[in-house]
Amino acid sequence: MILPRSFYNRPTLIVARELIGARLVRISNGKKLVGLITETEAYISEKDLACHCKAGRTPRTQVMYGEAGHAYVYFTYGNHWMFNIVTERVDFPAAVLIRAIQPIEGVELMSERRNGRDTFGPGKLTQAMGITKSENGVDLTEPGSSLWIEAGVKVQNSLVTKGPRVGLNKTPEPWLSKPWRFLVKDWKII
DNA sequence: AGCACGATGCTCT
DNA sequence: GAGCATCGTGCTT
Repeated sequence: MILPRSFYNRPTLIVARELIGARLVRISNGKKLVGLITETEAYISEKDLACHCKAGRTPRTQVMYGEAGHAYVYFTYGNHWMFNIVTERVDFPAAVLIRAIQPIEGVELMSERRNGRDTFGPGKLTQAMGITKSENGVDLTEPGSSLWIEAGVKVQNSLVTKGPRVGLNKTPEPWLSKPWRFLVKDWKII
């Protein structure tokens, strides 16, 4: 089942938690690539100084102000594409960053794209799945597209770790320490 | 197995 | 012009 817009149009922390174990599906070069989501982070509103939307509406952040269930893809560090999913109502900017997947289908192609290296990392999974700027803004709830998310494995709370978000460096408190990162303790279990 | 750093280019001030 | 929601390499322990 493709996750409907109503799934994403909810509080971002709920969405980030419930995306753990969901199936990220990508059609790339005519092949189907599937990975179970094992790590996410929530970025919530202009008040969150770790969120890009702290700068308000800009050409880059505009997608986050739009309808839930669309992709927010951006480029960073000169090398890497980051894949996020817009959450909450229109005009409330927020998104969930997908930080890691466990490949379960199309493993060979993903491994080849990664030169045999792993897919645990936000820049790594986009490279493995061929997600770039052209996916920015696409509707992930639209049937027949090349990128969507399906209901997957239910992961119980005891297997999910919460902690501070990664790589924020100079972000001031309290945002630096907000436990808005979710990850599976041992992905081999799912 | 852990830390330090350079690569690399887009976004916003 | 500075900073950046990272990654891989190469060096140290």
